[in-house]
Amino acid sequence: MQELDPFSPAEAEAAPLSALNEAQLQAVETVEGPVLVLAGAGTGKTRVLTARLAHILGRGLAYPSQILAVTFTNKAAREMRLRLERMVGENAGGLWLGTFHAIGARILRRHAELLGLSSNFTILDTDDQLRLLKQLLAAEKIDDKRWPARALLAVIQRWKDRGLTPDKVPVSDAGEFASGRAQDLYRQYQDRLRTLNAVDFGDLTLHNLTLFTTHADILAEYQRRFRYVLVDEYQDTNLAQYLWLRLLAQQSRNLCCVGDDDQSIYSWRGAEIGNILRFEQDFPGAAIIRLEENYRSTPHILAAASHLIANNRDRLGKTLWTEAQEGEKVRLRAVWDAEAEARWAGDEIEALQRKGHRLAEIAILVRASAQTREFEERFISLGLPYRVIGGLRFYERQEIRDALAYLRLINQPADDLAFERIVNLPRRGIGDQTIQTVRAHARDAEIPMTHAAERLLGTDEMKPAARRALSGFLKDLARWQEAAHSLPHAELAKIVLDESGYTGMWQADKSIEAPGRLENLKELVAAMAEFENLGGFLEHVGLVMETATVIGADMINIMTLHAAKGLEFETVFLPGWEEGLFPNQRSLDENGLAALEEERRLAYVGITRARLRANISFAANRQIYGKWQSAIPSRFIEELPEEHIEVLAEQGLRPNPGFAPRQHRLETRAAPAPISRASSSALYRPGERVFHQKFGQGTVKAADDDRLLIAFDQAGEKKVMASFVRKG
DNA sequence: AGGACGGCGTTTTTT
DNA sequence: ACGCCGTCCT
Repeated sequence: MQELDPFSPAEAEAAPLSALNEAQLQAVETVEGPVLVLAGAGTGKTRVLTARLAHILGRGLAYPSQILAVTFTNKAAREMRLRLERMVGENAGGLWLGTFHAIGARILRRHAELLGLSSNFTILDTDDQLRLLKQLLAAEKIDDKRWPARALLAVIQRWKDRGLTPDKVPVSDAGEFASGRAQDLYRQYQDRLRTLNAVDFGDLTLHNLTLFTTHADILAEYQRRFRYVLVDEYQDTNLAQYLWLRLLAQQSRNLCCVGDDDQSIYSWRGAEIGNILRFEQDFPGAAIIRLEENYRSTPHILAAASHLIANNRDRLGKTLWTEAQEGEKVRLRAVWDAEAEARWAGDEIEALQRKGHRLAEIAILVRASAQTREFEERFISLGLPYRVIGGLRFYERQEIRDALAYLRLINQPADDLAFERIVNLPRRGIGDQTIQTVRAHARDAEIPMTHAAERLLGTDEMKPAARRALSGFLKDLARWQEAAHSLPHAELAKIVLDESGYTGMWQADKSIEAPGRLENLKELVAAMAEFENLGGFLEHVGLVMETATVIGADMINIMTLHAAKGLEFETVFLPGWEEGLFPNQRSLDENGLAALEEERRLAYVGITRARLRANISFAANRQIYGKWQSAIPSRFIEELPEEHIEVLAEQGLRPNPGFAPRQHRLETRAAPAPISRASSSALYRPGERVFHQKFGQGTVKAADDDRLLIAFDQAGEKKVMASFVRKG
């Protein structure tokens, strides 16, 4: 993802230590022993992190190569390196700074052979993982309708997140999938990965753990090397990463973790908020430093966020404060439905635009990506430029993955997943029969499919036509592999795509997407030039899954709350604060109170993205999976502090009885008009039978004064005015 | 080998 | 409501 944040702290750059506040200074200077820096939203975390690194280097406490700094995202790593270089110049060179996965891969490549891999191993993505698991399920004759590969992958990933290799899976966990076959499938999966000379994301940490626990000398080497270990976003670490950090820092004890328990929103990906909550117990004698002065938001915004998050039980607790001007209250708006919600946002944004505000300083932060559509439609009709952040990433596109499969196969001939992907793409007469024969032989002989295919050519296993086709492909492949030694890799890629007929396939394609795909392929080749060699490029692709979005354009930003973490905007819209959607019902069903607290943290993240203006809204009716439902306001709305909230009235909105109970409570706090006028004059009530001239008989689903939502027996659901229907 | 059709799942997705 | 995927049919 690109820099969205125009205020992105260039101003703090070569800041001397004197420019830091007291807590920040303490976080920078407490370099010996375990330290937990609880960095609230907008409290200058990155600045502290870089200042701390600069401090360690400046005082000569360690060489760059003796420092390990780990982040979660490439973006964070990049930003930290950039700012560090601005502070200490080239001196930052040898620093081990990168994502957990990148550092894990780096260590793993140095010792690959100890784990049964060779150092050019492939890093698989989810797509590859699923294909592999599907093959295993098929081989085991497990019905993948009943036991989907996705579910198995989730089970395996959870184990990996907890640092569990197949032999360590506890008995209590074993029954998880297909009557207790998950553990065995996990073992098979790991074996297959090894044969493919491949690892998945989880392995990057898991293999490190295995390496360290089985080779004391190697662990000792890294323990000696890393005198200072620094971790960003500690609240997002999983158990395996925690164990990894603990091993690495055991010797020096100089482990500094920076994070915010109130912004832990990735438990569903294995993040353990417990890691940060337990820090003091895990690392006795740890210094806990709280960064509480906020440099981003107004007091009203901070008060709203703080009041809300105070409802969480599992938190370490901190109170954000600011010296900033009071500013505007957080605004709360009730609307009829998602369309009205988008209309409101559109109107507000146009008003801001007229006052000269930049659109890039405005964000719509939704709970679920399905919510974006309504806003997109509205902005299109208003002619407001916008961008949706997230969604399909460059390296996930079909044509890119196909092209990469060619390159992977050239780089690493044991990559059967790549082989299977492109062996008959474009079509070259190598059908399912042939592929199955090759696969079967590869399994039996425990050799890669390319080798198996090679061998089969000398037999009568295949029909002449298939043999000819396969032989042709293998000759091409061998030629490309040869060329890889002499040609620059970008040039190689171009040649491979042309000679394989892959480019031609899309040129011949008449569909509307084809030109875009060709464009993407060109972009891919161009991107390769920036890397030293093919291996380096593939490593990047494997580890950097982010989108390179255009910077600079003045557009409204639409994204999920998750995607908004770490960003900030002048004005933020937070739509869809309704029970079921936010907090999300599914999440609650699965994880109860823990999930509710995580949803609340998500709300906290949302509010704290705003510098000057936060606009919260909820709709009385919303379509869920194509069905209209009446909604009640989110419980989070009641958790907002009345004195910092301005409740806006929606002209003519009458909530239906569905949300009456909560309206009342809202009313006792702050709500005026739209809500309190509620019960007086509803002509029709949900459940009532009505007749419409054009649509016929129907049942009222929701009523807002004279606006009705009716499920007609014949015509389906329509929104109509009460004056057009009569009782009956 | 490509299109039509039915069934399913549809919160979030840093690497 | 809608899109994706797998299967089946031509």
